Amino acid sequence: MIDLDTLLADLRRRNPSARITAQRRLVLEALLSDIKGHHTCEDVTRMVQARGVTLDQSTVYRILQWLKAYGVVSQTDLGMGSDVYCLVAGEPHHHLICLACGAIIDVDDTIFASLRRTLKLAYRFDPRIEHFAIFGTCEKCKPHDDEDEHLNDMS
Amino acid sequence: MIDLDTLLADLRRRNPSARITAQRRLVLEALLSDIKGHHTCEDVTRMVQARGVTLDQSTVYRILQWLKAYGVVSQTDLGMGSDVYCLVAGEPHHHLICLACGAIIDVDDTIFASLRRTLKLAYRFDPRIEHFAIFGTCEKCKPHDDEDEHLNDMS
DNA sequence: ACTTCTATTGTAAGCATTTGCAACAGCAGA
DNA sequence: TCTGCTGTTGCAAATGCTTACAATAGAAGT
Ligand SMILES: [Mn+2]
Ligand SMILES: [Mn+2]
Ligand SMILES: [Zn+2]
Ligand SMILES: [Zn+2]
Repeated sequence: MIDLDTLLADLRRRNPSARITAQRRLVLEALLSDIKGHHTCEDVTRMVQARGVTLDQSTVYRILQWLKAYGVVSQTDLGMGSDVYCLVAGEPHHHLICLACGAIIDVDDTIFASLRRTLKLAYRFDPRIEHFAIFGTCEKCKPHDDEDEHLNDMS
Repeated sequence: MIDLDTLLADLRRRNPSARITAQRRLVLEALLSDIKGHHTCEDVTRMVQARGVTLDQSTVYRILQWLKAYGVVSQTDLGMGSDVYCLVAGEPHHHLICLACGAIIDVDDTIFASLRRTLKLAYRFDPRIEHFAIFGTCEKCKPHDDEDEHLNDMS
């Protein structure tokens, strides 16, 4: 589907002073090896290091930010300690996350069709809605009228 | 508009084992003193400490999370280093943030009307969309066909 | 008032992520 | 192939936020 060298060439075309380093190549290879996955920075670092290469995690953080700036990866806080990064490819998907039970519901990009249209037409704003997390309460956890309404009391 | 003691009483009603501490009272007073503002945790801590009281910042972080769990405050990453917290009161507002020039455009809650409806009807999910930041490209920064398309290259 | 129970706090340490800086390494040009 | 420029890296330190734990203090009951 997506080819490493095409991706790298495209990134260079868009910024000719950018350099194709071994580290950038390795990070992209790791992401491409699980093209649908949610990857933490630590995941990516470990995937690369598993191949025997040494690579500092701060470098991976920098490379992920760089790829994000070019729209190649998305960064999402799913509420699990560390942010997850995904390759941006094909139809985007998103997640609904229940604050009460932790359930993660996958939703496809059509839920944002109207919001996208409004932002484009009324605000001439081009939003980057590539992999969103929306927090709230799922059906199972819907509070009944006589019940406590707080979610996940952080004591 | 919103009264400190009413708020505290309501929080206790919803969780009778919660305790009304001096620290919680002080944090809420600080937030109520600038009811429309975006406050970082550090802001709140300083506002309280300016009154001569000693209060640890980790306690403020905990109290803000606690208030958020009850829907009393929202927490938002506006891309400025630290998250900002707002009292949830009245009509919500949101922000569009340009990745290219940093412009922050205020938008009102109506942009989410359709998304809210879809989530409620099709997914029976009750979203907490209290103070969102949507990143993207503003009108001024819209990339022309022959131009570089990357945003904010993180060197 | 006093006791008891346990939620909350302060402190210090930990975790996730960013950043300053000097060494390194792409890559364009000679 | 060598040189020079400067973008990138590794390292260590800093920043924003969270958490374990022992001490403190709400508040309910007496
Ligand atoms: Mn984050
Ligand atoms: Mn996902
Ligand atoms: Zn749920
Ligand atoms: Zn702009």
